[in-house]
Amino acid sequence: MQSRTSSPTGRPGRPRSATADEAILEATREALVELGWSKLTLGDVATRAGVAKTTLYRRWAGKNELVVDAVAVLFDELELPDRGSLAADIEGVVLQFAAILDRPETKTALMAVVAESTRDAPLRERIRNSIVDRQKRLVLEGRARAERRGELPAAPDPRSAAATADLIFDVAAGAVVHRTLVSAEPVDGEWVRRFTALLLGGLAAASG
Amino acid sequence: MQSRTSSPTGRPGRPRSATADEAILEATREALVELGWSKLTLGDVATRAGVAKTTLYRRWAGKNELVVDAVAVLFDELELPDRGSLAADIEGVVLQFAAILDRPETKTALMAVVAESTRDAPLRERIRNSIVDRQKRLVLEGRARAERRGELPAAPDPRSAAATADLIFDVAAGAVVHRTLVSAEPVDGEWVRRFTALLLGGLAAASG
Amino acid sequence: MQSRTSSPTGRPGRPRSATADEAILEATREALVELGWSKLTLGDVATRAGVAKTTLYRRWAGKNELVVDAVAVLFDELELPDRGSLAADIEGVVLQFAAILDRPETKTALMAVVAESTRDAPLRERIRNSIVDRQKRLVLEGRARAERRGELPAAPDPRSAAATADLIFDVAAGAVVHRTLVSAEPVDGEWVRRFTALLLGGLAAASG
Amino acid sequence: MQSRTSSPTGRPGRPRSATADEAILEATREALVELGWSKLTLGDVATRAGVAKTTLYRRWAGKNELVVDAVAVLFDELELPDRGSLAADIEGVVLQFAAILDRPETKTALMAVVAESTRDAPLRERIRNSIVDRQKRLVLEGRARAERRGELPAAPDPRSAAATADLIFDVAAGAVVHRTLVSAEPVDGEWVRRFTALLLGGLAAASG
DNA sequence: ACATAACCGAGACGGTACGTCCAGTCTTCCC
DNA sequence: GGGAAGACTGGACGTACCGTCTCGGTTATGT
Repeated sequence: MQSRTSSPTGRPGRPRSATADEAILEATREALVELGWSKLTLGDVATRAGVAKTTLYRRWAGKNELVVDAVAVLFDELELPDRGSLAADIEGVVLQFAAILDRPETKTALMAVVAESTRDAPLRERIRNSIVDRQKRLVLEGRARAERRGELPAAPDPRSAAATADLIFDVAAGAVVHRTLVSAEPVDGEWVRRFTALLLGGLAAASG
Repeated sequence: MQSRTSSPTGRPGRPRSATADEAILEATREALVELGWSKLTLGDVATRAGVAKTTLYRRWAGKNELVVDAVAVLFDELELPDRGSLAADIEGVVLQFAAILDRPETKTALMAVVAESTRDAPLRERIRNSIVDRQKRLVLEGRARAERRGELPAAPDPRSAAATADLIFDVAAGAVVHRTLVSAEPVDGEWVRRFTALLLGGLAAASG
Repeated sequence: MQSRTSSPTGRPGRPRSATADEAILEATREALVELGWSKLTLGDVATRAGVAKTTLYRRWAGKNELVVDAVAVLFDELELPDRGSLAADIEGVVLQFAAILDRPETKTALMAVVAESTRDAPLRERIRNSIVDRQKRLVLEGRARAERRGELPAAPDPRSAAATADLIFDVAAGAVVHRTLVSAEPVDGEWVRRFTALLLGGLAAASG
Repeated sequence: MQSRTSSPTGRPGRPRSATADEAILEATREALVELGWSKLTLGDVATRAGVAKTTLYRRWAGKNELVVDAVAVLFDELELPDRGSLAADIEGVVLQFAAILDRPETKTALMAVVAESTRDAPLRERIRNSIVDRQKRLVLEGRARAERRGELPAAPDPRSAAATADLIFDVAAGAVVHRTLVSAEPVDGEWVRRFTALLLGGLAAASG
């Protein structure tokens, strides 16, 4: 005699359009390329996506959240192919990261949302979840692979290993971002070699 | 009966108020602390400074330029006191830099203007002149002092020395910025010691 | 082999909920009292009535039609009890009309739908059928009763009688509406006596 | 040594555009004719007037106030030319009033603002000041002229005279409005003759 | 019994206007 | 000519409703 609420979704009413989300994110990236962060307007994004402004506001709280989601997916391209040595692996992933950061849609947007996030804790959390933490895995994978190869000794204790991973992540990501956006110089092969040498030398010295 | 143009500038008419500039910049910093970058409006700054909006636009092209000038002066606090060793010097300056970056007015403004500068070359130049290059001298000074102390060998050739200085600068500034704004973790004594060890180890390995 | 249309309505499928109609009209009157015409929204009416917006639009074309129906029923209260003389009959019905017009739901709605009806012929027709013509019968009844009493001579010709009835109707209804809504003065006993005297005096003079 | 604030206007700053007001009111009347009250939007009016929306909101609180001002001027056309007799004077002014009320911009707007005014006391006051009371003078002038001609006896006491004037005003204005907008019948010569006869007969009977 | 068809609630949809805010400019009078 | 005041055009904001639609699901009739 139970009440029949056997709907698969549970929620009544018209379901949200499945295609709209991706259309909006794609339109956002397109608008970022053309207009940059500060001239991007949600009305324009809605028009490009063929969607009403209300639909957009129903799904995202504002420009910041929308842009984080639109850009986040680009960073998922990052991989860590095995290039035979720790140095080569690092150089490869740093170059990949620099290439993503050099795209106009990320270049203009990433710093802007980080700037906003200094006064907006939920946004900071969203950035961390959507972008930052997803890439930290690369550091951990690289370390694990280097240990398997015997290039690095096994981590002495987990706590110290985590702190080192965080440090490497801040150094590597920070250096590439600073070089690209602040110094406005290219992250080319030579720079990457120099940076990698510095980083590996430092790691060896620190653990030796 | 001719008009005496004894004004020091030679320009006719009332000279610009000397005090207004500093009042505006101070009002800008105050507004940055209270409102953050994105909610700061020029009208509000003008009101706080007791100045007409016209005056403000006569002296700065827009929000970006104004904020760069308002924040730049804060970075002039950076010094490089002699602490006896290269490591101590680095730790000291990194901590100073982190302290400046932790202030609400810089935290909210710096990434924002950098973000804007990705699409605005004159702004990028202004940031470089007002903020970035003033820090870079610290790297050069530190290197020179370390050479005098014998901690580092003399630069083999100028070109390579400049590239290394740039690299160190991007790594150090980038790491601190990333740690502070993206990872949102404190730049405390331990982190600075770890970072300095990494950096010096890397430098030694690279030059050895 | 013909289809049996033994249903009372003839239409197959689930019949419309009988209770919904009255719930909606009651909710409309309630919303009119609270919000007035211009802030009344159909979504709000639907919510108050515990009904989906779809249901509402299935039965009424829009706000205007709904409000006409909601208010029309209030005018059915108007009666013409025999008070012994034409003057007393007129005074009675004018007071009744004024009382209905003083209710907040009619006050805010009636002029609004009349305003809309100036650009919407079907709405004008609906108002006439639902509201206006129901009042006009009172004029005709009053005249007939006065003739039976001998207070007025029999109508000389039907065409003239109809024109006079229309005139009386416009004068009486118009005066009460104008007094109530435009002059915003009360239609009290004294005003009604003065008005009735004017009207009856005019009628006597015109027919004499 | 007094502060010199010898500006003629007294207020500092750029003065309001003198031409904008009339352009906006004219655009409002034009839009009323084309769109009617309910489809008239302030954005559209601003565009027609060649003015920014903010300018419009700076000067009027909303649609209601704007429309009252736009329409009020039309009623100032009403005059009371001397046609030789009280009856002729009344017929003349009633026809004028009906003609104004038949214009699309008044027809659609007047009832709408009256409807709104039922829930908005300041608006009611504005209507009274801008439109209603300005026309009440016609009743008083007509009475005075009729007294000079000897058609009506001098008012016995001022209080009663004022009440009679109010009554006449409500009856006349109300009847014309009702005939035009509710009954939707033309106010033609015959109707006006009948109405005037009724009114004058009633007045004579009441004062006799 | 079971299909058919109109009903129902909920709520997302594209669209339009709202009234506000700010940018950057212009116009006035004053110093 | 600089400066304070404030009105100006223009454009985006985020919200509220409109009237439509698309779901899952209900309730009648008709075979």
